[in-house]
Amino acid sequence: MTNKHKSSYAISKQLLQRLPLYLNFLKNYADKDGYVSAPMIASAMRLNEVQVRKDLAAVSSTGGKPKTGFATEQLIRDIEKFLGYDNVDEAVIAGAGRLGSALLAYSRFSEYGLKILMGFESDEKLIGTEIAGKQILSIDKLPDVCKRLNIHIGIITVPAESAQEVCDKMIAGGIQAIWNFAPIHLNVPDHVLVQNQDMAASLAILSKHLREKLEKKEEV
Amino acid sequence: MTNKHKSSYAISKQLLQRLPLYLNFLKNYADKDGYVSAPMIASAMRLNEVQVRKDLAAVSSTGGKPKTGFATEQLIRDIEKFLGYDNVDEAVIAGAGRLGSALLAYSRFSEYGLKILMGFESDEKLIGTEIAGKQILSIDKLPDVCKRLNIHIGIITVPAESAQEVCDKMIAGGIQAIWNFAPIHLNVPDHVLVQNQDMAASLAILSKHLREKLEKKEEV
DNA sequence: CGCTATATGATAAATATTTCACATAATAAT
DNA sequence: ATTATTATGTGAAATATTTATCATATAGCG
Repeated sequence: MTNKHKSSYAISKQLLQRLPLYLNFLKNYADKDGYVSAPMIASAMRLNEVQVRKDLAAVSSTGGKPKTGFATEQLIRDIEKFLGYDNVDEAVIAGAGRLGSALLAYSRFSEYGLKILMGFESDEKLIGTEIAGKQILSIDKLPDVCKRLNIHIGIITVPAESAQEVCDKMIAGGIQAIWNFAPIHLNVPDHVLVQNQDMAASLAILSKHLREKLEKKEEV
Repeated sequence: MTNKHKSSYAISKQLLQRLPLYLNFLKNYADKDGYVSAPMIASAMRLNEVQVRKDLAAVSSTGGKPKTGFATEQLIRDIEKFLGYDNVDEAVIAGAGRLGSALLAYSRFSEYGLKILMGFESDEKLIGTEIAGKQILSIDKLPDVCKRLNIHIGIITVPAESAQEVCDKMIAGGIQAIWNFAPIHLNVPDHVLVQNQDMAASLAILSKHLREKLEKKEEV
């Protein structure tokens, strides 16, 4: 057995980012005779074969069989378990604009063990309404509600101007991890985790990569 | 001068991901007397001081002044230039559901040198309508339109089931880079760049980090 | 039943990225 | 002016991550 002390190993961030991709691939892997091999996955996903093998070794509970590979279904379960998709985590959203609504309505979160319970807004017209069956409450209630329900994940989809203010409210409510869509740097105490998700920046990175690739082509 | 051969240096992906964060920070940096220093940024953003210094050195056209730092406005311009926010790139979206609409309406893309021209849909009810002033056309027209307008960035916000099909249409239309929100692995030829953006997975990663942190706290 | 092809798992090498440590430059205060 | 302080920039060390190599195992086939 390879992974006795799994939890004490440091899991690299990159691995963590690859695992969902494996999961997507495996779930849509059609010609499954029940097994997949690392070289197989590697070539389909254009990754290094050894890397895939190591990644799988890090999460697989059973290991693979030489010449055969890994049992697909088991592997999917192992990755899901590893990523904690079996624990349900509860989250709230601040900001019920277009992006906030999209996230509130995004049903796939549940597959990942995540449940967005409700939204918070400052816009009077939205308070009291429902989006995708989820209540929209006044932003002022955020700290109390989070505290009472013991929610520790917050999603910020408000405009940059009010993001810090909302962030402070979340922290007051005991939120421990924030997924921040506002294009602004948030100041938080040490114990709070922030993951930034600036959409515009992500797209910009893509276009930057593209431009580089085109330039390289010209050079040759 | 430090960066004579800037363009021939390999820019690390991590740097590319940090630059937009610097930009956000700098743009909202209030008590600007006109200058910022690397140690300053580092402590505010909780990064290593040397890393910030190296990052800035890689993009700054003028360099910094000892004891003073970098001219804030110039630095902002340098980062924007470096990221290509001055070149306008055009893109299209396939899928005008909630997420697609949110992106179509997201005005900040323009600040990043990105322009989303229109959306494509298969849903008859949406075809012919406008979202945020942008036309929604039939998905069947995608290849032609892209080819004719010479657009090379495509954004996929359709359900996983139809993502590959849409992807193929984009490739047929000469799209070179794809920003994929569908939770599925896309098969593309070598020359096409795919950046995956599985929202659910991103949030899952956040919650995984959080759980690890909580576990570590328990161990101690 | 042995041979071949292919996959795993592990150790080692190569890369990439981050951090440290120090030499140098410029500001501000005595 | 001289000195203390603080920032830059850079080469070297330390880490982290990816890739290469190889020994071992097993399924399938003659």
